[in-house]
Amino acid sequence: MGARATSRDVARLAGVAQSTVSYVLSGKGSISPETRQRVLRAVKELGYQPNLAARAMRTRKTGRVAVVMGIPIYNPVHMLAGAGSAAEAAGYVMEMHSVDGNIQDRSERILELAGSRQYEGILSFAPTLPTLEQNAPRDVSIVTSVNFDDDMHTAGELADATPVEAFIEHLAALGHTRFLHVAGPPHFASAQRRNQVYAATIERLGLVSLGIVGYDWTGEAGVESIRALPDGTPPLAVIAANDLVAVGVMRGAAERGWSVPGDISVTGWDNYDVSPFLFPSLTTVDNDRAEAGRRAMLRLIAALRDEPPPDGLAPLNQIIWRESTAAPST
Amino acid sequence: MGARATSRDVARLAGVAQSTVSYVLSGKGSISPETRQRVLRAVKELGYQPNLAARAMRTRKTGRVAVVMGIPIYNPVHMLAGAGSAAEAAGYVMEMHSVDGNIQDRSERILELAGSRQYEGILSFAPTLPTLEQNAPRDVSIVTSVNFDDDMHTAGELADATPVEAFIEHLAALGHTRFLHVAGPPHFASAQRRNQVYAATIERLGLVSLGIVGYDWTGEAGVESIRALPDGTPPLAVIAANDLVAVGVMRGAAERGWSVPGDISVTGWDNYDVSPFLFPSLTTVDNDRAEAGRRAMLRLIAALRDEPPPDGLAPLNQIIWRESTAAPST
DNA sequence: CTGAAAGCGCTTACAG
DNA sequence: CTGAAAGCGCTTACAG
Repeated sequence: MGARATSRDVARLAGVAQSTVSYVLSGKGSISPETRQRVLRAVKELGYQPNLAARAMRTRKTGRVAVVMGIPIYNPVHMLAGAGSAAEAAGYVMEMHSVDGNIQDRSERILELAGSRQYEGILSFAPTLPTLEQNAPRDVSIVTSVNFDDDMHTAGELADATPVEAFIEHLAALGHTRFLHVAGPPHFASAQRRNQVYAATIERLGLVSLGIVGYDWTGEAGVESIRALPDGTPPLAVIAANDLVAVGVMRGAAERGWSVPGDISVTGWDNYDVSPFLFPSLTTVDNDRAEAGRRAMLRLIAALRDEPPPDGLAPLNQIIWRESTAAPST
Repeated sequence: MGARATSRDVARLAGVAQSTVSYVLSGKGSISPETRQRVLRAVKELGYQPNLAARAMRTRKTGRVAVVMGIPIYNPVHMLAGAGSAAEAAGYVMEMHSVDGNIQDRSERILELAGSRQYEGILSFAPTLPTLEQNAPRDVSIVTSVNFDDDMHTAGELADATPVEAFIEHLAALGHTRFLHVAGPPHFASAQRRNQVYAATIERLGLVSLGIVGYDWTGEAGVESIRALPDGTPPLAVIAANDLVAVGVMRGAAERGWSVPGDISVTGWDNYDVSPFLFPSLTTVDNDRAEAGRRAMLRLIAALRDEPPPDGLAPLNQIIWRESTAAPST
């Protein structure tokens, strides 16, 4: 493939002015059907594709948005794919940036990206400083979507954490009275909300909470939280922050000779691909990550267009009951 | 923040020609130290950042590379981050595209991306058609890196699959004589190589293989491969394609009342974040995904610069022995 | 309905 | 050592 065809080449071949080509392609202006046909034929014949850099320069719109990822909690590829296809559908190209470090670092990096003017908007899938948006250039939109759950926030207050309530209600109906919550890091809004819902539901149903512990999205947090329990604690139901934590809880139980679900019921979150195959398989919350990514991107796109954010969306979370939850054995 | 400063604004403030600003910034031409100082001061004062679209148009270099992901096997974020930072270090911006569908679809999409001329190079982390590179525009480099393991291929023949050999040797030394390989899909070069190394090592050591089965990277493949075994099969050692398959194998064993590692030893691949917390914890292969991503990107960058690909790199795979492997109990 | 022309913000020969 | 000028490939008033 030699030199690439330009709109000028197309115009020459079609026997029209170069501006006519532009009008045909943009659908603006008023071009006669015959001229339009000739131009389109020439476009096809030359395999013409417009030079986006030139267009960007002229229109002062880059047509690009950036997505910023922090340390990943769980496989975000589906989320990225969802965000990417939403961006594409809206006529944007999506670029991904991975940013290590803490909130401060990440926020600075986002500001840098905003300053580069390569992007019309930036979507962050990791927590950012609350002051971020004020410091950004006014013509760059920044939307922070801490994680999947936070998208839910836009769909309705606390919709996100309702599975925690459902978990507890169901387990209580099975006969559980004693609960433990191994929570996620508090600077994740989703973790905080689950935490709140946990406490509120325990209180509302008059159940016993053995505590809220962990505050980390790791397997260690799960193991340690069980190791720290006094002998003879079971029966017990553990609401774990996610499936990784839940696996740690199950291991902690096994180490102490406590059976799951006989002695301890365990719930996770995220429906890891291994979770259906664990023994016992893990009760968890499945979330439609692709849709969550799509919605986050739609939120950014709405901001770019000065439209109100999409609202009234159906929840993306669905509880999947599996073998790790059952009535207490005694 | 109002209108953005251009090089012309900088020139005006510094009292020089606009071209001088360009020379100072590019380091080309010969500019006196005083003039350079004045320009740099003006740059800083105005917060000037060059318009990349304009530069791209003028230089006919976009400074962009694309990464294409297929259906993810396991969390590729670290790999993407590694690739991204390598790209950045080489002066490129990396863009990510997720592509669903089969090899055919993916290859077409890559060709489309190449045709868009938005990218100087494209790196695919999923299998592509062998004919792909011939059909691509000659000025766009395309590098396919099926997955982490394939990067190893560039680092030395079969370096990738050597852990399979090490697994088998170690297990044989522990007293295992009967093996089963639950393999990955054959169109993944990495799966194919492990398969070959498995067969060759079994043969070389005079061991017994109960078969090569599965050919899928799923938990079901693991469960089914154990369900299909005749009663009384153990003791046995299973080399699973990855940790997800291995978890399926462990579940299959549990369903049949076979203990791990007493009756069946199991090895995985990828060191999932849950793997250290399984009960028993899973012996597996840890790979430095960030480095693998970096190397894949370096391969693309070398291709862009018409340099030979980097060579002689240390292996990225490391076996982690855990509880799922032991001497057969009888 | 169509064309000639300006200009987006750069880089880079070229002339001085 | 520095500046005036052309041109990358588009879009969009503007004139006809």
